[in-house]
Amino acid sequence: MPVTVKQIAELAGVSRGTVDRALNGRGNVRPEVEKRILQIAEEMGYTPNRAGKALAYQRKNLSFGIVANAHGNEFFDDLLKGAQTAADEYSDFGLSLKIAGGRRYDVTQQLQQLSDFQAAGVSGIAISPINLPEVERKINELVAAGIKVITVNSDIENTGRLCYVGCNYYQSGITAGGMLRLMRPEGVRAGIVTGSIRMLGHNRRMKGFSDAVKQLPDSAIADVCESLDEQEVAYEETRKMLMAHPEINTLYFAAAGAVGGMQAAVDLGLQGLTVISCDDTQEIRRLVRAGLIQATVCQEPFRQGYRAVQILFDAVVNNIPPAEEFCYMDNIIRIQENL
Amino acid sequence: MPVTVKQIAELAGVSRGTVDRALNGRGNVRPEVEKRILQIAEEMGYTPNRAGKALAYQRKNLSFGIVANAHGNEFFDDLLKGAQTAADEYSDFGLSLKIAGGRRYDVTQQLQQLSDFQAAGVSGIAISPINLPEVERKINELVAAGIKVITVNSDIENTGRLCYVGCNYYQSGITAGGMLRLMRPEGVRAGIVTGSIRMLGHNRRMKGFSDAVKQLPDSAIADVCESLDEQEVAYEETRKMLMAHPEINTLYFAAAGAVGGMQAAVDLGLQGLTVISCDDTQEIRRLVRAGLIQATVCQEPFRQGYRAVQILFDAVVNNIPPAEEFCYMDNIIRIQENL
DNA sequence: TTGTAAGCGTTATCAT
DNA sequence: ATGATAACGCTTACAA
Repeated sequence: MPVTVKQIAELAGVSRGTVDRALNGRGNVRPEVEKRILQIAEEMGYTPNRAGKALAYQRKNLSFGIVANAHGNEFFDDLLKGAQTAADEYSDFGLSLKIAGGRRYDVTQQLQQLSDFQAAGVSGIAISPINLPEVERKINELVAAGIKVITVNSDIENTGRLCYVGCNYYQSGITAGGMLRLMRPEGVRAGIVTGSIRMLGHNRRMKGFSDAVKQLPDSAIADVCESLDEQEVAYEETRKMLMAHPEINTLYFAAAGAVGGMQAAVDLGLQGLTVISCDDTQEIRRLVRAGLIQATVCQEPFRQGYRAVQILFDAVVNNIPPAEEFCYMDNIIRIQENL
Repeated sequence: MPVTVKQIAELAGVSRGTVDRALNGRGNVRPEVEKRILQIAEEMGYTPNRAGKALAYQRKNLSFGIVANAHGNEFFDDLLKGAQTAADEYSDFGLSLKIAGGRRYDVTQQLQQLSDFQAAGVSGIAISPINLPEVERKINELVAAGIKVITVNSDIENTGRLCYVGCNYYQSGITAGGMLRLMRPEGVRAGIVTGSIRMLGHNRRMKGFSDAVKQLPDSAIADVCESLDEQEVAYEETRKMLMAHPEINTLYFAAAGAVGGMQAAVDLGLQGLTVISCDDTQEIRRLVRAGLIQATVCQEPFRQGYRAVQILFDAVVNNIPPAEEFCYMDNIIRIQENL
């Protein structure tokens, strides 16, 4: 049978209130008493009962905020669904999840959302941060105010964020390269379509991909272009790249843009291209089913949101910090047959 | 704010006890009162509070049993780890998990274990059943006695088991074939090493694989042999098969046996074989790293155990039956780069 | 500094 | 058939 506060209290010859104060460092306990209580708890292997805690927490107003600036984006919708699912599993603690969506890459908006969350009294925040000093500072301000912050999907340095939950971008690129190792043994001439060279994640993917391709016999990166996550731009840039490099036999989409890019390839009448993309949005699925994309490397957006809330909860409610600073999702290879 | 029994009681003008009886069909409630209570609960969208329930459940002696006859088997160890993890997450309900391991394919043992669980008063059982009529009957007996039963990893027909949680074997085979579509465009001559033709799962995998290979241009299944899940047998049978069919350019391991089988291929000095296996045990990982296996299709054993316990819990405690009769795990493709 | 008691939501027992 | 009450483990406001 698990140990309870009551039992510890009896053994220590004090009241449950005192035990509670000692165990949770609320102060107002004589040091020697505190020491004794902690020791007993330790010896008996005390772990708080989740249900008791939950019931007591209902009178607080526990809430987390999540900042994912990309409304309507299928990827972030999945991530938010995961976060909401986890939050629902803690509903007996009275936990509510506040969601901040809105335009992407809008720093003013993001800073405002963070301030709003703080004003609303959230205890934890998960954010997909814009990688700028202002955001860095704001996050540190929140952390200093006692709010637990973690990053999801994108990371940001020099902050007191507890951990990063998201894609292992480098390995994602490596994995894409690995598929080419298996599919293009005669050698790879790769064209890369990235999102933006200003995006850390995209760059890490490219680095992983390049490193992997360099290992392959008779292989090289032919060229790189940017889609800026827009299909029209992807179309034009991919078209230019393919025309300038007729030796390209492989395309790697390190971000959004596969729809536009593949349209360019089709319009140019190119056959036999090997194409690897990232993620599995509806549009990507369609291209995989159509046989235009051979494989796509996915990053479990649902689980990212789910884990983010779980980790916040453990940190805030159970005072258990994340096991690792980088909580990476699996890089899932999907082909037509297991889409 | 969520609705509570207390609120419903006030609205219905009865006591909490009566509401409890009505909501949980415990009888001894005047039909008209019961109807009124149920209606109010429905209207207000009542869902029981998990924490309250947990606290109350602590006085019962809730337990589940899991029958996975394969002690020391890495795959089943992962599955059990998943089951235990889920059970721990319900520890505030006082849930304990009883594990029955032991020898594989021993019907007498399995029947005994089921009886023992019943005698011990478990409310739910997850079992990886031996596919025989005796087991079928025993399961139906347990179900008739009010015990919720689900199957994990292997299924059995004609029983009242709530659902099956495990690998989608057919799709696993299809996915393996899909990898060949990408890796062997010039045509496949496949040798299949299955476990036993008496194992349903292995057969489904083979069927999926064959169906996929038949779709490929200039491709065929050259031969099939059985490893009986033993490396020595796998060595001999694979060796015979490879010698009898020099045209084989591809091996598919639909079950255990890759270590022995690949040793045979190495000893025969065969080069350039494309090899696909299932699962990711240590030994498989080693072979993938060594470049002898190009890809392995995995079935998330941890999650199988985890989901199994979750589903049992929902059925037993929340009276929520599984959403689907077949709860399939993902078929995860692993190659050297994302192992 | 420490103890007491009430409260969170559900369930079970006992009395009516 | 129904109501009252206590119990589960934890937190906290208040009293001592």
